[in-house]
Amino acid sequence: MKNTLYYTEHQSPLGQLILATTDLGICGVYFHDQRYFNGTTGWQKATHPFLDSAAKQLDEYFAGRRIQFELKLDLNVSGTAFQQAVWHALLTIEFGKTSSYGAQANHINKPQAVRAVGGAIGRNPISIIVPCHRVLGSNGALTGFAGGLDRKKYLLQLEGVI
Amino acid sequence: MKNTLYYTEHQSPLGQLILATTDLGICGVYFHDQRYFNGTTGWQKATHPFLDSAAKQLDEYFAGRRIQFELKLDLNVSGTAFQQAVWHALLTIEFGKTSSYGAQANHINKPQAVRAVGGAIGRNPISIIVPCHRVLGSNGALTGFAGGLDRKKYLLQLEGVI
DNA sequence: GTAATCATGTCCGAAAACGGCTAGACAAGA
DNA sequence: TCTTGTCTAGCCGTTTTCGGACATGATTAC
Repeated sequence: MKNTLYYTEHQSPLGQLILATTDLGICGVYFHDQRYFNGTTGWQKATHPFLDSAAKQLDEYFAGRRIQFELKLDLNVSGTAFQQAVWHALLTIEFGKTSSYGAQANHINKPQAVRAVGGAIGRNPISIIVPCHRVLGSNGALTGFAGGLDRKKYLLQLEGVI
Repeated sequence: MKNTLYYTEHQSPLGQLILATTDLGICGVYFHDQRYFNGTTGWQKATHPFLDSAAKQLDEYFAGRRIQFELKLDLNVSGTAFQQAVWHALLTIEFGKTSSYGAQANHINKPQAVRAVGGAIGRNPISIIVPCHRVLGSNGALTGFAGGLDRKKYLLQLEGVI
């Protein structure tokens, strides 16, 4: 019924990343020590074309040679319908731009569910590629990041926002 | 990870039964209208050697020509460790004999968990074959049955107990 | 300004309710 | 006495319910 999950580890300037994929597309990019990450139990450590592409594009991104990812994603592996809607909405924020939790709430037609949106963004399974780091408080404050605020700041600096 | 579940429907003197199996053994015998039965969603309607055997032996049982089932069972498909222990203990009650909830509680070394045992017995997934109908109150009263007390009485009469 | 209030989906822990029970105390009848 | 029946309090795993805590922000009230 469910597709097998393949994963690999990959080094980055922000520490070790865990990349995960199904046969449909990338389904996970986690900082090894981040919040809400439950480890790889039940997953299969293996090579996979999608994992190779992701690793390569992440390297380019960190080297400043890529401002957009061209990867198949599989966002339906985990999460409720609401969370998946939030995650999809994140994909519309471009490199170098930022958004706010309220704006993202409007984007999914639930302008009042601002806090819920915050919670969902925190559980984004595909860090960096699904750019949850581009969401700031309505006053521009760095409010939170499952991988730690330092990493969030680093990513925004890399994108020239801050 | 999880084995597929195959099922079929089968007529009996007590109404339609749903028989279910994995490749390890029979994992379900339900009265179509019984309590705690959640339907067959996610299961696969198919023929299977185990299902054939079960159907045949149930026919013989209802015809009075069988007092013991010879089937592979898979009791690990659902239920907590506690419940599975209770279900296993039921298998030691022979045709024509009865037991009490207290006796069954002793059997699993939890003499005080009498009520909990009652709850677990009520959720026995394999009616008739795992003989939960042979358990009576300590005073001999027919206390309850997920398929209805009438069916419990019928089965005990069939076994010559009452 | 600044503080209090309220709206929202999900997760997690604690607490309470709910059973296919039973031994024991007591009363009522034979 | 002995039997029978009705109550009570305690037992324990599971399920359900409930209350906060969150990566917020617009609106009110001083």
